[in-house]
Amino acid sequence: MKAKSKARFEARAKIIKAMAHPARLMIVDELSRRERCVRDLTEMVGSDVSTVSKHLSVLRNAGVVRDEKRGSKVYYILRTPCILNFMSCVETVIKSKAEEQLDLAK
Amino acid sequence: MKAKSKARFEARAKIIKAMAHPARLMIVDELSRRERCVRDLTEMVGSDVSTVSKHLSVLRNAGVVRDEKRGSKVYYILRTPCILNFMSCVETVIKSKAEEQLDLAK
DNA sequence: CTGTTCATTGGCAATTTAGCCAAATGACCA
DNA sequence: TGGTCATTTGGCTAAATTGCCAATGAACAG
Repeated sequence: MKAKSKARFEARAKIIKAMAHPARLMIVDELSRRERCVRDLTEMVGSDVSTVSKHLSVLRNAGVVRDEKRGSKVYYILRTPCILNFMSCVETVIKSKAEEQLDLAK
Repeated sequence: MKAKSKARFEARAKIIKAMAHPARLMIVDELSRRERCVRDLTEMVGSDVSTVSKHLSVLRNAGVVRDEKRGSKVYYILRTPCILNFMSCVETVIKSKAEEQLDLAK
């Protein structure tokens, strides 16, 4: 039982880890609006193409996005849009933390 | 504008990063049921106390949990229970990935 | 006061991650 | 065929993360 639940937490951590980077969050956010090719995402993120390509492979391996090749371009697509629900809670944490800071400052 | 949104993704990533570890997910999960002292959590996680203490400080710095000292013990409390909504989506990603694997195996 | 429990911190070695450049591959155009 | 654009991969270094042990400090029982 214990091993099983440990494995489950590891599986979850793997996915969350895939999201735990500003550039990758930016990518996920953009893909939530429309699919995008690597070129577009690279321009948006502002790093080297190779860096962005690696970020995308992290997201793909985690199952967060999938890719679709069309002609010479590769389009990336958000696989599970519920990922965005994530964000509203993360914002709550940020806000709650900000309030704490405020209290401390009093 | 761009810098502002970049800062926002960085803030979000910081919180998500704090969750991106199996032991810390286990802790958050446990704290969602009841507050716990370090001793209890250490036993549950099965690492050294010092390791667990550091995990807790990561979660505290991110604003995910808060601590409350009572006598010689320190209790940890989940600050924003919505964190758990996270998990249902993460499970969706896991399931969707499993289905993909299944398709590939055909 | 002394010994014990609870918890945090410093330090260290091993592992992982990030991001750049250069090279390789594939599609497409002229 | 040659050239160019789009993307991925290998290699490398710098930085961050993990987890253990040892040392420290606070609370408390006797």
